[in-house]
Amino acid sequence: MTISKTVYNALLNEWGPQSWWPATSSLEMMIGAILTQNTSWTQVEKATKRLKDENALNIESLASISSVKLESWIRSTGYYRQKASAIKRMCNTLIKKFNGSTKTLFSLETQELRMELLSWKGVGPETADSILLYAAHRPVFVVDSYTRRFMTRHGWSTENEPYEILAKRFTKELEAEHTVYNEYHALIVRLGKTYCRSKPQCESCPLKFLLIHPVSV
DNA sequence: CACCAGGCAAGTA
DNA sequence: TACTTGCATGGT
Repeated sequence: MTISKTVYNALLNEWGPQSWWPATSSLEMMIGAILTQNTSWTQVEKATKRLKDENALNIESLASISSVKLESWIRSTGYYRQKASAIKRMCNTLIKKFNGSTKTLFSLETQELRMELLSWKGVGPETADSILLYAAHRPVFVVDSYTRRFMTRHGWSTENEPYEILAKRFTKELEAEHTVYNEYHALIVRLGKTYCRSKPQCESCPLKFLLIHPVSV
Protein backbone atom coordinates (compact mmCIF):
# COMPACT_ATOMS: atom_id res chain seq x y z
CA MET A 1 0.00 0.00 0.00
CA THR A 2 1.53 3.27 -1.09
CA ILE A 3 1.31 6.35 1.08
CA SER A 4 -0.76 8.31 -1.42
CA LYS A 5 -3.25 5.43 -1.57
CA THR A 6 -3.38 5.22 2.22
CA VAL A 7 -4.13 8.93 2.47
CA TYR A 8 -6.79 8.60 -0.20
CA ASN A 9 -8.48 5.75 1.66
CA ALA A 10 -8.38 7.67 4.91
CA LEU A 11 -9.95 10.78 3.42
CA LEU A 12 -12.59 8.86 1.49
CA ASN A 13 -13.46 6.89 4.60
CA GLU A 14 -13.77 10.11 6.58
CA TRP A 15 -15.89 12.12 4.19
CA GLY A 16 -17.13 9.84 1.41
CA PRO A 17 -17.51 10.91 -2.24
CA GLN A 18 -17.52 14.70 -2.78
CA SER A 19 -19.59 14.70 -5.97
CA TRP A 20 -17.36 17.03 -7.94
CA TRP A 21 -17.55 19.01 -10.17
CA PRO A 22 -20.69 20.83 -8.95
CA ALA A 23 -22.06 21.73 -12.40
CA THR A 24 -24.90 20.45 -14.58
CA SER A 25 -23.17 20.74 -17.96
CA SER A 26 -19.70 20.68 -19.49
CA LEU A 27 -20.00 24.35 -20.35
CA GLU A 28 -20.99 25.27 -16.81
CA MET A 29 -18.02 23.28 -15.52
CA MET A 30 -15.63 25.08 -17.89
CA ILE A 31 -17.02 28.49 -16.98
CA GLY A 32 -16.71 27.60 -13.30
CA ALA A 33 -13.10 26.54 -13.80
CA ILE A 34 -12.26 30.00 -15.11
CA LEU A 35 -14.34 31.85 -12.55
CA THR A 36 -12.81 30.03 -9.58
CA GLN A 37 -9.25 31.11 -10.38
CA ASN A 38 -7.80 32.53 -7.16
CA THR A 39 -11.32 33.05 -5.84
CA SER A 40 -13.52 31.39 -3.24
CA TRP A 41 -16.19 29.00 -4.53
CA THR A 42 -19.08 30.89 -2.92
CA GLN A 43 -18.38 33.81 -5.28
CA VAL A 44 -18.42 31.42 -8.23
CA GLU A 45 -21.81 30.12 -7.15
CA LYS A 46 -23.14 33.66 -7.02
CA ALA A 47 -21.87 34.47 -10.52
CA THR A 48 -23.11 31.17 -11.95
CA LYS A 49 -26.58 31.72 -10.54
CA ARG A 50 -26.62 35.17 -12.13
CA LEU A 51 -25.67 33.71 -15.51
CA LYS A 52 -28.50 31.20 -15.20
CA ASP A 53 -30.99 33.85 -14.10
CA GLU A 54 -30.01 35.91 -17.13
CA ASN A 55 -30.51 32.81 -19.28
CA ALA A 56 -26.97 33.31 -20.55
CA LEU A 57 -25.26 30.08 -19.58
CA ASN A 58 -24.93 28.82 -23.14
CA ILE A 59 -22.27 29.15 -25.81
CA GLU A 60 -24.23 31.35 -28.24
CA SER A 61 -25.27 33.88 -25.60
CA LEU A 62 -21.86 34.18 -23.99
CA ALA A 63 -20.18 34.58 -27.37
CA SER A 64 -22.46 37.42 -28.41
CA ILE A 65 -23.39 39.46 -25.33
CA SER A 66 -21.54 42.66 -24.53
CA SER A 67 -18.41 42.43 -22.43
CA VAL A 68 -19.76 45.09 -20.09
CA LYS A 69 -22.83 43.00 -19.31
CA LEU A 70 -20.88 39.81 -18.75
CA GLU A 71 -18.36 41.65 -16.58
CA SER A 72 -21.13 43.00 -14.38
CA TRP A 73 -22.61 39.53 -13.90
CA ILE A 74 -19.34 37.93 -12.81
CA ARG A 75 -17.93 40.93 -10.95
CA SER A 76 -17.99 39.21 -7.55
CA THR A 77 -15.41 36.62 -8.63
CA GLY A 78 -12.66 39.22 -9.03
CA TYR A 79 -10.41 39.72 -12.09
CA TYR A 80 -13.74 40.09 -13.82
CA ARG A 81 -12.44 41.82 -16.95
CA GLN A 82 -9.90 39.08 -17.67
CA LYS A 83 -12.36 36.33 -16.84
CA ALA A 84 -15.11 37.82 -19.00
CA SER A 85 -12.83 38.03 -22.02
CA ALA A 86 -11.52 34.51 -21.37
CA ILE A 87 -15.09 33.19 -21.30
CA LYS A 88 -16.08 35.04 -24.46
CA ARG A 89 -12.97 33.86 -26.30
CA MET A 90 -13.62 30.30 -25.19
CA CYS A 91 -17.18 30.35 -26.52
CA ASN A 92 -16.12 31.94 -29.79
CA THR A 93 -13.45 29.28 -30.21
CA LEU A 94 -16.00 26.55 -29.54
CA ILE A 95 -18.20 27.99 -32.27
CA LYS A 96 -15.44 28.54 -34.81
CA LYS A 97 -13.33 25.43 -34.31
CA PHE A 98 -15.62 22.90 -32.67
CA ASN A 99 -19.03 23.26 -34.20
CA GLY A 100 -20.33 25.09 -31.13
CA SER A 101 -20.14 21.86 -29.15
CA THR A 102 -18.06 20.77 -26.17
CA LYS A 103 -18.54 17.19 -27.41
CA THR A 104 -16.61 18.00 -30.57
CA LEU A 105 -13.87 19.57 -28.45
CA PHE A 106 -13.75 16.51 -26.22
CA SER A 107 -13.36 14.17 -29.20
CA LEU A 108 -9.68 15.16 -29.20
CA GLU A 109 -7.13 12.82 -27.66
CA THR A 110 -6.10 13.77 -24.13
CA GLN A 111 -2.73 15.33 -24.98
CA GLU A 112 -4.13 17.15 -28.01
CA LEU A 113 -7.00 18.40 -25.90
CA ARG A 114 -4.62 19.59 -23.18
CA MET A 115 -2.56 21.51 -25.74
CA GLU A 116 -5.71 23.06 -27.19
CA LEU A 117 -6.96 24.19 -23.79
CA LEU A 118 -3.56 25.59 -22.79
CA SER A 119 -3.49 27.63 -26.00
CA TRP A 120 -6.54 29.58 -24.79
CA LYS A 121 -5.62 32.81 -23.04
CA GLY A 122 -6.84 32.62 -19.46
CA VAL A 123 -6.48 28.84 -19.25
CA GLY A 124 -3.36 27.59 -17.45
CA PRO A 125 -2.30 24.14 -16.19
CA GLU A 126 -4.78 23.86 -13.33
CA THR A 127 -7.76 25.11 -15.30
CA ALA A 128 -6.88 22.88 -18.26
CA ASP A 129 -6.45 19.80 -16.10
CA SER A 130 -9.64 20.54 -14.18
CA ILE A 131 -11.51 20.60 -17.48
CA LEU A 132 -9.75 17.42 -18.63
CA LEU A 133 -10.66 15.62 -15.41
CA TYR A 134 -14.09 16.96 -14.49
CA ALA A 135 -15.62 17.72 -17.89
CA ALA A 136 -13.79 15.41 -20.31
CA HIS A 137 -13.32 12.61 -17.73
CA ARG A 138 -9.66 12.02 -18.52
CA PRO A 139 -7.28 10.43 -15.97
CA VAL A 140 -5.20 13.48 -15.06
CA PHE A 141 -4.35 14.74 -11.58
CA VAL A 142 -5.14 18.37 -10.77
CA VAL A 143 -2.51 20.22 -8.74
CA ASP A 144 -3.81 23.37 -7.08
CA SER A 145 -2.62 25.56 -4.22
CA TYR A 146 -4.15 23.20 -1.65
CA THR A 147 -2.36 20.23 -3.19
CA ARG A 148 0.95 22.07 -3.21
CA ARG A 149 0.59 23.12 0.41
CA PHE A 150 -0.43 19.62 1.48
CA MET A 151 2.53 18.03 -0.30
CA THR A 152 5.01 20.57 1.05
CA ARG A 153 3.79 20.26 4.62
CA HIS A 154 4.04 16.49 4.57
CA GLY A 155 7.42 16.29 2.86
CA TRP A 156 6.03 15.03 -0.43
CA SER A 157 7.61 17.88 -2.30
CA THR A 158 10.04 20.71 -1.85
CA GLU A 159 8.98 24.23 -2.76
CA ASN A 160 8.76 25.38 -6.37
CA GLU A 161 8.69 21.95 -7.95
CA PRO A 162 7.14 22.03 -11.42
CA TYR A 163 3.43 21.32 -11.80
CA GLU A 164 3.88 18.17 -13.89
CA ILE A 165 6.30 16.63 -11.39
CA LEU A 166 3.82 17.02 -8.54
CA ALA A 167 0.99 15.56 -10.61
CA LYS A 168 3.14 12.56 -11.55
CA ARG A 169 3.86 11.85 -7.89
CA PHE A 170 0.19 10.96 -7.51
CA THR A 171 -0.50 9.32 -10.85
CA LYS A 172 2.52 7.01 -10.51
CA GLU A 173 1.16 5.45 -7.33
CA LEU A 174 -2.54 5.32 -8.18
CA GLU A 175 -4.39 3.35 -10.80
CA ALA A 176 -5.17 5.45 -13.85
CA GLU A 177 -8.86 5.79 -13.06
CA HIS A 178 -10.37 9.21 -13.57
CA THR A 179 -12.91 8.58 -10.80
CA VAL A 180 -10.07 8.15 -8.27
CA TYR A 181 -8.32 11.34 -9.40
CA ASN A 182 -11.67 13.09 -9.29
CA GLU A 183 -12.34 12.18 -5.65
CA TYR A 184 -8.76 12.58 -4.50
CA HIS A 185 -8.47 16.15 -5.69
CA ALA A 186 -11.84 17.10 -4.20
CA LEU A 187 -10.87 15.47 -0.89
CA ILE A 188 -7.56 17.34 -0.76
CA VAL A 189 -9.39 20.62 -1.31
CA ARG A 190 -11.79 19.77 1.51
CA LEU A 191 -8.87 18.81 3.74
CA GLY A 192 -7.12 22.07 2.92
CA LYS A 193 -10.20 24.18 3.52
CA THR A 194 -10.96 22.49 6.83
CA TYR A 195 -7.66 21.73 8.53
CA CYS A 196 -4.73 22.83 6.41
CA ARG A 197 -5.01 26.58 5.83
CA SER A 198 -2.30 29.06 6.79
CA LYS A 199 -2.99 28.11 10.39
CA PRO A 200 -2.97 24.29 10.45
CA GLN A 201 -5.20 22.33 12.84
CA CYS A 202 -3.37 19.03 12.92
CA GLU A 203 -4.88 17.88 16.24
CA SER A 204 -8.30 17.34 14.72
CA CYS A 205 -7.15 16.44 11.19
CA PRO A 206 -8.42 13.04 9.97
CA LEU A 207 -4.87 12.19 8.88
CA LYS A 208 -3.40 12.62 12.35
CA PHE A 209 -3.50 8.90 13.11
CA LEU A 210 -1.25 8.28 10.12
CA LEU A 211 2.39 8.76 10.92
CA ILE A 212 2.68 11.67 8.55
CA HIS A 213 4.42 14.46 10.32
CA PRO A 214 3.92 17.98 9.02
CA VAL A 215 7.27 19.53 8.20
CA SER A 216 6.68 23.25 8.75
CA VAL A 217 4.62 25.66 6.70
C1' DC B 1 -6.37 46.87 9.23
C1' DA B 2 -4.13 42.69 6.85
C1' DC B 3 -4.68 38.45 4.72
C1' DC B 4 -6.72 34.92 1.91
C1' DA B 5 -9.55 32.63 -1.84
C1' DG B 6 -10.22 25.64 -5.95
C1' DG B 7 -4.43 31.17 -11.18
C1' DC B 8 -2.77 33.21 -15.29
C1' DA B 9 -0.16 36.20 -18.46
C1' DA B 10 3.14 39.52 -19.51
C1' DG B 11 7.19 41.93 -18.48
C1' DT B 12 12.06 42.03 -17.04
C1' DA B 13 16.91 40.50 -16.68
C1' DT C 1 15.00 30.09 -17.65
C1' DA C 2 13.66 32.31 -13.28
C1' DC C 3 11.58 36.00 -10.83
C1' DT C 4 8.29 39.87 -10.46
C1' DT C 5 4.03 42.33 -11.17
C1' DG C 6 -0.89 43.30 -12.45
C1' DC C 7 -5.30 41.66 -12.29
C1' DA C 8 -9.89 42.79 -8.38
C1' DT C 9 -13.85 41.48 -5.54
C1' DG C 10 -15.57 39.85 -1.13
C1' DG C 11 -15.18 37.38 3.34
C1' DT C 12 -12.85 36.93 7.93
